[in-house]
Amino acid sequence: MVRWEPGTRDRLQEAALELYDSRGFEETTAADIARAVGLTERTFFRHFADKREVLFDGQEFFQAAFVSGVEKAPSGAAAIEIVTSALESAAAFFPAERRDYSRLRQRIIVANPALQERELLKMAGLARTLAAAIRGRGVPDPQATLAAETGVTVFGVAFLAWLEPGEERPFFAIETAVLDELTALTGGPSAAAPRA
Amino acid sequence: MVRWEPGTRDRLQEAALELYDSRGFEETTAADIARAVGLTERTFFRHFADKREVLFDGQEFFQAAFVSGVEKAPSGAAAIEIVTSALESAAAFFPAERRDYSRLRQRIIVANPALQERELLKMAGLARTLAAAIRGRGVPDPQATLAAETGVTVFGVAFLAWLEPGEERPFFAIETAVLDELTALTGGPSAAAPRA
DNA sequence: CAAGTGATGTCAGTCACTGATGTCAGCGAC
DNA sequence: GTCGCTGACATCAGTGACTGACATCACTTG
Repeated sequence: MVRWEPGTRDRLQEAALELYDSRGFEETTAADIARAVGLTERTFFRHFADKREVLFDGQEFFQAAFVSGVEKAPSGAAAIEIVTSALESAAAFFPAERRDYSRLRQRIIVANPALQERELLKMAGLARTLAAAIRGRGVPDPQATLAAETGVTVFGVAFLAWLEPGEERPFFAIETAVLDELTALTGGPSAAAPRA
Repeated sequence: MVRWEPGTRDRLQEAALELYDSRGFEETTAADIARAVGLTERTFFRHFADKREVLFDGQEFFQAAFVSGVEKAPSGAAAIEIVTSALESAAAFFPAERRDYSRLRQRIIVANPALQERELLKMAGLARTLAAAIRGRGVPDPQATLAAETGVTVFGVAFLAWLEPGEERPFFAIETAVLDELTALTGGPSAAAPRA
């Protein structure tokens, strides 16, 4: 018999999600969450930097997926192709099985501005990381930054569409469609139906 | 002789800016700011919802500038032209005289993640407002949202460039150049040198 | 001049978060 | 085996952001 149940962090996370959803984020205290899994408030804060962070765990892997996509792009690829490769790589994070969880998480975040702030900060961090990776592929600024920001925008729009009820396309298909809309907007050629 | 000095809000704002810059945001308490202008902490919170908000006052006017730009675009204008018009309108908010103030404010924000979060939330709000205005001009989603997000991205990149030491171009000139880089990125025609 | 009104002060309270210190089961060194 | 260390946790005290309730008081308005 071990002294502590394993997976403390996961249990805290699960309890937090449940409470944030049922009771509301602001109406849930850190002590509530800790108590729900038989721990103290202090222990909660040993596992998570703050009350919001519990919803944003594992972002490193998420960012890493984008970066690995950048690295997988063929050498000599244009910035937009590098971004597409990153988006494809990131899409692996969102298989159909994950939609219900993503919807729950999204519902919680949308219901609270403080959580939206944190989400936006994470996305901004992703954009910075992505821009650095793109620069690493030889694309200079400001193109690298613009490509990264555009990629994150496309991801965000695609993500919301993916959560939409009735939406059945896989994540990358949505991303591609959104990217296509975007290039059309700025007068570029369609990726789906390239010029003859 | 009046009971209260006028411009309380402005004096609080000025004192906050000064303290955030010299001492640091986290090292400055709300009570410090209030005391600096001879008021109490409670009064500070009657004027500003929280410690961060003091740096983000007057955003309504800023957003309104974007929206008025959208409305000023000629009827039948393409989404990208509407965005350009919005960017032009917003540029009026950043005359050369304002650069030093903007640099100070930017320095404070960059030094603290919590402030960056708030800034990002404001920009996200701007994007939502802008998207709504663009939809009002007959552009459907997802194009309207993408156009708005793109506009905000261009604004952000241009803003940072504008603050750069040695940069002498007026704001709108920078915005145009950035937008041009972006359209080039997605394979579109150059705005500066349109196709023949 | 009585009855507001609005900007402020005062006070008490909650909660997020932090630092210091104590506890104790398991684990390897010897 | 037990000694000493370590890691995950508890306990406690403290700071500071914010909030609600209520009092004050110069000035305004009928």
